[in-house]
Amino acid sequence: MSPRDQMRKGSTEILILSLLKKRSMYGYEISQHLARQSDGYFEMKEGLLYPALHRMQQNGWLSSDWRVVDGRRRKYYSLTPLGQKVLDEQAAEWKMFLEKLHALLGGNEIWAG
Amino acid sequence: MSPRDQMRKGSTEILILSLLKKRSMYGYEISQHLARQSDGYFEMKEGLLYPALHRMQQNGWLSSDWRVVDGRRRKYYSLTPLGQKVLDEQAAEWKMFLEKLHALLGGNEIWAG
DNA sequence: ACCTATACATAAGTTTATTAGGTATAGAGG
DNA sequence: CCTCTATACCTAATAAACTTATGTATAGGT
Repeated sequence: MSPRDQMRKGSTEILILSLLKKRSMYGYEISQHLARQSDGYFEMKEGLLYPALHRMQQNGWLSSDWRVVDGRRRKYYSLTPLGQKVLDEQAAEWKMFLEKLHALLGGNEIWAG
Repeated sequence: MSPRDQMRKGSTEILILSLLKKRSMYGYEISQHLARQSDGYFEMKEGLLYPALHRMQQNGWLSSDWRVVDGRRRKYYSLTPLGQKVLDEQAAEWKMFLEKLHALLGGNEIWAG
């Protein structure tokens, strides 16, 4: 329904990586978790989430294993050591980005308050 | 050369709008200003900048006028009242986004320091 | 028997960004 | 005069990410 704001594009990977740092999760769980924890703000559609998970696994950032829990078949994803490293890098990049953005736009009263 | 980080992708419009809030600028000036003020961090390529300016003018966020300064022909862009409004909205959305992101990921020591 | 929630997945289309060009002029240095 | 660099605009082809719209399957409730 409501299209993602432009800025939310680009946050997909770090959101997934960050959640998986805490514990292994499966796709549906990730999307529910994101939506609930952010009061519906982060709604990651399946058409974005699943391809992203596949891509990240392809990159070697994630590993996956099928489990059956409560009679339900789920594909759990976990961070690989490389995924850990990528998370740290992406977090550093986010920090840099926010600093640079703030330095540039900080003069605008927009960012006050 | 160096590809933009994923996260920098959604910042195009607010960067342009914020610069133009202070004063009218022309395309080349915007790109130089961004690069210099951020120590080369924000390098907005012409292939992104000019179509963005055209799109934003099409949307009614910007107006433009040609001027000749120092014997050089330049197309100056200015914020329209609608552009002002859009800037305020986008700034509010950015604030919300950063709050939500921080709330979700803040538990990770990644964001500390 | 039907409906909803859970759970995975992909294909088609849109938007945005990158790459790689093209045109034109001013000014500096040979 | 010629060439090179910086200035200054622009667009077309490609790539990447996101949205929308489906499709499949099963568990559990009514």
